[in-house]
Amino acid sequence: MLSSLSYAILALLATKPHSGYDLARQMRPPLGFLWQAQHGQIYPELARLVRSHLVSFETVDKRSGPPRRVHSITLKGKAELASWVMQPPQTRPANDELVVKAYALHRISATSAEALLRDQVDAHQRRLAALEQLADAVKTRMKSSSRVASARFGEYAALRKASGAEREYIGWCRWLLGELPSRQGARKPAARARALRKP
Amino acid sequence: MLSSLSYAILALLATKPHSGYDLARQMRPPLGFLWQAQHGQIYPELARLVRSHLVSFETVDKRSGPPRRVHSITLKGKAELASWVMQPPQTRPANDELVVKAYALHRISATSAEALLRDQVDAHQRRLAALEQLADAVKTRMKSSSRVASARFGEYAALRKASGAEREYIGWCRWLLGELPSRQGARKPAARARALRKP
DNA sequence: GATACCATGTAAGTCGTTACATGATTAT
DNA sequence: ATAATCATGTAACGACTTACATGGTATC
Repeated sequence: MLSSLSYAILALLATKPHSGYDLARQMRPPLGFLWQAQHGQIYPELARLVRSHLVSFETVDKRSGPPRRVHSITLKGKAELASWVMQPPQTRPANDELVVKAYALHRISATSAEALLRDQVDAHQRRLAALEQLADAVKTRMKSSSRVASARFGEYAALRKASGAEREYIGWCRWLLGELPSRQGARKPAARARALRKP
Repeated sequence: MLSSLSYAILALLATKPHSGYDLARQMRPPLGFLWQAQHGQIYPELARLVRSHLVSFETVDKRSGPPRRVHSITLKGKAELASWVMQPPQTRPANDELVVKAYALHRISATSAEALLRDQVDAHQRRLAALEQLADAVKTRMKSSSRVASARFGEYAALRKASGAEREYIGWCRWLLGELPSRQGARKPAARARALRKP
């Protein structure tokens, strides 16, 4: 049995050959939108795929640095990928630390809570902006040639999922900020807090 | 240094004492909305927390089955929890198998793809319904006594996050279904697919 | 000269799942 | 009787992270 990471690798190799380093770059957190992994996990997994004959590789000399190993998916690999895609996915727990922090948010001051949440909004807005930029680029390339539309479309779908999740995350943080006991000068007083102020 | 699970346990124990089994039940996938974990991970982690004096326990004889170990958070545990809540959270990769499947969706038939996505919509709608039911129950209890509002509110916030994520997920699946090459009798043919058919 | 990136790998350790193990109780 | 739930734990394994290790190239 293969790991989920293996299939993510196969999915990427199915579009075009990649070196291990290329894969690691595309999967680098926090901007890997298809799958996130470190090179320390990717190289051994690639080696396993080669041993299983799902992936082959060619050593290409770049005469600058070490020779690159360009990996391609095999026919067997494509078949394995397609058969996996049809199976129902394993869903893994979200287990988001911020949710636990929100659960216990009343244990810290409103000032600290606000700082925590504002930082999160900022960070995720940056990620969202990056994802939307990528999505726009893919959308453009998708339109220019309808022949590869289906191949590019998967990339676009993955990006759309990632962007949607970020928007949802930011929305939730903002809602929480609104629910916080409001302080002097707060821009967005909560409806609940406002109701309490006029007795 | 403590694991994220430790803090999830501390957050739950901070509301009221729980047995290991109680914790495992609340964290049971796929309905654990705060944090998901199995008892095989929870029991050893609880023991670690006891050894660190962040949690204490009492053995309660139920004269039916084995004695229950009811765990409570200590003062030290509360302090540790509060100081952790203030720190910025570690964000972990989503790494959703279905996103990889979507990426390679053109490798299977539209019929298979539709079945895959419809199953996902169904499963996540069931989870969403369960979460919304829980959220309603918590909201009611929250209103009845404003004194414990802050403690109950964390639970509500966590549920809201989980529901939002499910709604987003379902929305994305439905969008994908709409983008699929439409078959005879399809209710919602994709705009893009239609556009491609007239050159 | 220091830092960052290209490019590959391995090792140690933690996180998390699944299965093993036990034994009483309740429901069908 | 058979299965499910209560209730606790441990063991083996796999997933994943972080650090170690190497060495060339480019940029400041």
